[in-house]
Amino acid sequence: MSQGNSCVSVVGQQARACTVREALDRVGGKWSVGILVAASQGPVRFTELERQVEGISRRMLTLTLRNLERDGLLHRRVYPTVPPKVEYTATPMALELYESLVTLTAWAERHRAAITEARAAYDREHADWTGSRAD
Amino acid sequence: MSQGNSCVSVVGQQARACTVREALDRVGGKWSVGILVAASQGPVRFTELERQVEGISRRMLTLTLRNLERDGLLHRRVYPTVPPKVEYTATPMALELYESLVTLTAWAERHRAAITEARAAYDREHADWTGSRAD
DNA sequence: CGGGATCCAGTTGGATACTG
DNA sequence: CAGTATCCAACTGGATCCCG
Repeated sequence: MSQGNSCVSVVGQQARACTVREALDRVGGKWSVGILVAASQGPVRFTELERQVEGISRRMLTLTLRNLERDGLLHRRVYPTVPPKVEYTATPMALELYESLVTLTAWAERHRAAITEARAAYDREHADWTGSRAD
Repeated sequence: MSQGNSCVSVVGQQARACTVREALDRVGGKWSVGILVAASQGPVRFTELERQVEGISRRMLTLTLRNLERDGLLHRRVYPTVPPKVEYTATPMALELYESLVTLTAWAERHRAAITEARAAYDREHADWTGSRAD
């Protein structure tokens, strides 16, 4: 969510990293993907999102929605009824982004086990024994 | 960097979002990608990283390295010399991840202009005029 | 119903000093 | 050289109240 991207004045290989960050800064947020996924299925209302994206607070939902809207990933449609009705829809650009994420999803699935094991191994090794052996 | 991933007990479409998050949680950090990119070129030392990943602090470099190592994305090799020498190398899994990120990079490049414009438009519209027109 | 405003706790992350 | 430890500022995010 932080927009302070210092991709300027970066040279060489790190320039690649910056471009990646541009994308990550938009979906890196804890809730962005969840919202995007929900909105990709079709227009979705505020309260629906609140239910579908489990664990999100009202505040974060609003904030994330605003950011996604600002970046042109969501379109917000307000029906001037009472009580009010607001629908969020994923833009074509967002759908493309979603498609791009499947590669990442595939990677995560492919290596899920390996990562879990790597962590276990690391934690085993670095078990932080302050007691180094009491004879 | 936060490991508190609540991918459990989530149903339906949101399960997809969770898998994506698994991947994002590993590269979502502000510095992960920068380090990964640098390490993908071959073994790289601590101080080299500190220079190549511009703007990173010593603390964050250490922390991010530890996380990447723990997830099995980096291999850490220590040479018992004096002064000490430590080399970080991207694992095959990390290289695959890097490959997966190019899709995202492509997306970012493709829509960079559109996003910038979307933001400008949004900011223009929500310029927070408390003064609604003084005719 | 769909949010905005506010308050506050927890976390992130930079700067710096110290160590083997 | 390659970290670790500490302090502190900024940001994140939940809870709550209010409003159209």
